[in-house]
Amino acid sequence: FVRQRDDMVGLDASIITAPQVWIASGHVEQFHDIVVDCKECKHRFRQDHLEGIVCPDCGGELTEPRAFNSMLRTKLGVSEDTAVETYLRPETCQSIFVDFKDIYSTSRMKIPFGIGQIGKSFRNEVNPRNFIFRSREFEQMEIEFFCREEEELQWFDHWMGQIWKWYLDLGIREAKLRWYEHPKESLAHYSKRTVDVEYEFPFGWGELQGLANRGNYDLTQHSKHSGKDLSFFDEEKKERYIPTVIEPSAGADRTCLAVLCDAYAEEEVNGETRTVMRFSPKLAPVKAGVFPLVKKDGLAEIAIELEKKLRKKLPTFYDQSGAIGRRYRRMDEIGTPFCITVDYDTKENGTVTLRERDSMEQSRMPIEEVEAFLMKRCSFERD
RNA sequence: GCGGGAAUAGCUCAGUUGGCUAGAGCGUCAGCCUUCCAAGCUGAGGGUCGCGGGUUCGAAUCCCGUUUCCCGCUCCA
Repeated sequence: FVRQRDDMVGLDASIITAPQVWIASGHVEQFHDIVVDCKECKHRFRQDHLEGIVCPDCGGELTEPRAFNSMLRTKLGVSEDTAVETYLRPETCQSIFVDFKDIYSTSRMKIPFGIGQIGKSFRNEVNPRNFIFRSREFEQMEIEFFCREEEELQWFDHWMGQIWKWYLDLGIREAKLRWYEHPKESLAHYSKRTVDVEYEFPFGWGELQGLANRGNYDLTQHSKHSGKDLSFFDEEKKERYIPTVIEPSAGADRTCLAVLCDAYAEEEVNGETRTVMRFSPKLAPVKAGVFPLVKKDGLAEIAIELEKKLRKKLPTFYDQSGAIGRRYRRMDEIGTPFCITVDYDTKENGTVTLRERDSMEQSRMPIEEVEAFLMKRCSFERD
């Protein structure tokens, strides 16, 4: 598995000066359409997908065909008259396909393998709305996973499993997630299957990510239009072919929004509203608050020393302002999973109070075990 | 892009025929107090009233323009 960086591509990755790349990849078809709308039911259709002259859904009257370009166009050049027309990329995947051959040979990859890419994409959205759910500039995370055609079903299932686990690992509640299967008739002609992961946002269900079996369409098209052979020689099978592509494609901003929405909670505690962000400890921006029970009697000094030690390993926060309960609640609001309080027992027997955000329960722990405890609870484990 | 609404302190808002130095609650900061879940006391900071123009002795308030945001229709990372 290879992680590609934008700057490995031989051009500014987010500015595509060669529309051929997009034509070749089929994205011009996807992003630059001639469309007609139904005047009755408002449904929109690609002109080349229409059989008759009335709306296939309701039989209503259709509007005149209109060009619909969701790619952002600009000009690149020293002076206006010599500037060349350019497009901002509407997907991050193109640089992967363009560099496919270089990457698999220099990284000594064997099929199956994937190439990942994270970066900005830009679309001419008519209506960016719902906070960061739909914006004209967004952060996309894509993997093109190259495999043998006869194993495509197996790998598709594999990625469905990985994707589901990924969101659960981020702490998102499973009940708020669901799969959406794209019906066969609405798929692009080269796609064999597409599923989406959706999250139930406060404004309704919305797509977090797609998973598509794109067949060998992208590489085939790139090959055809560039004249460069992008086939792969499979040593095991002693056979040359263009691999099949399984494409997980996710929105980083949307994932971030889902994590925020999913974590937010208000609850009644002793007649007061407690606002708490229930982030997974792995994602919480602050891992622990460290407090002295009171400022005096040398407790503050011990707490400051502990926090100084912890902050070398983890993001922590020291606070001595206000009553202890108030400090706990402030940490709840920013989603800090643990609070460590230095009290009079600390001077007696070297233990501190550990307070957990979600249960609000307290327990005692030797002061020297705090660091290891936090490191274990707040780290990502890799498979 | 079309239709509707809104914009005043970090947040939520008040400011009702144009009229004192534009206010409140919460939050923030400082000090006091405080032995485990937003206690209390004293004080402080914080606003070009979205932006530009106009009317007027005087505009957060009236008029014109403009921008942004929100709610519906379309979008699918």
